[in-house]
Amino acid sequence: MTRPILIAGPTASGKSALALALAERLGGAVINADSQQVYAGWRILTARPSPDEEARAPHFLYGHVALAADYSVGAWLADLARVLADCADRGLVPIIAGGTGLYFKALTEGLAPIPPIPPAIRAAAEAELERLGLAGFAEALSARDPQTAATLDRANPARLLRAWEVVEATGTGLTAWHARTPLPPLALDQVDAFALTPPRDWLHSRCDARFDAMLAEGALDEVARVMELGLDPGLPAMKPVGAPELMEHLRGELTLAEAAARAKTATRRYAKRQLTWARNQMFRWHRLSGHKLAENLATATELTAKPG
RNA sequence: GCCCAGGUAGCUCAGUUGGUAGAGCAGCGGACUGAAAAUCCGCGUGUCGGUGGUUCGAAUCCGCCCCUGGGCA
Repeated sequence: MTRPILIAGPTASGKSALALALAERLGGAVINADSQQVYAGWRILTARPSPDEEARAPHFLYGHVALAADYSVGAWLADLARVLADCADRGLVPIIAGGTGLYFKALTEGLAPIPPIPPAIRAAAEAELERLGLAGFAEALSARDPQTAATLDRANPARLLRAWEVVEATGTGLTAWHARTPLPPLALDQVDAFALTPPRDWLHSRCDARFDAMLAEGALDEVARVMELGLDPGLPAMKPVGAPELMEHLRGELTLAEAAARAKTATRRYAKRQLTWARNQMFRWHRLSGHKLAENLATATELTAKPG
């Protein structure tokens, strides 16, 4: 029985195509590890597998979350546990593919069992940050949870907010929680893990071409439909690369050409962060540094066939 | 052909009276355990169009040449 396969890499690097090819070859299921492709409502802009592609092998965790839902790594890990059990029952090789490094980290290194934080506490954290300012808020956190505060980037509001809300809601600091991290669902030695790291120039031109293709396929209509829902623009589901830019265009604040140019820039930066993650966080993964599907497929097939 | 205005970082441009150049954007490096397609930190990457000359010293002054835009013919 082939072990589970993980496929990570920057956006537009060909993860989905490789995952699907492996699924067809090995009798596997493609499981999404991408924080935006989970949302119902995004298909074109998040480059989800098409219905035709989804028909070629079982696909899981794509578009199964409402746009307004409160989703996160923890929820994804819980969803994944169910899917993995299902795959085991059906004899499908799990092929987990996506661009969200944090999801893979939680999967292979474990996630602290911190309970969900009540929305009211998160709101209180934001109000405190607003009231005290960044430096003052960092000081307040230091007084409350010095152990965690000592490790945090004090310029990063998202990190400070998270630390504050965790200690406020649970009475235990984030660092203390991390020390209680359980064993991971799938440790690296239980899987075959591949990180696609294609040449930067190739990736950039592919990102550009793909965004133009998205526009041609109706990305603008997709964004317009989401806008009509009138959801809070701060929701995680409102953040896929290109969405804010195209929304600005639809509100008449940018020309389409400007919006497209900015979206392409944002895509390149996202890809850069993903490559940085792969380089420094996934150093024990197999690297697939070429960009040709056939070669990557051959390499991956060969490596998955080896025991251990 | 002549007259102007320009040629400085990948792009758009600054650069005082000569002292081997700096902004924005782009780009690059990095952090990251529940918003992660998020959030945050760091870094100028340069034959100053070319070539002679003046000078202790030239992006800066002078000559010639090349290129771009505009005008006159």
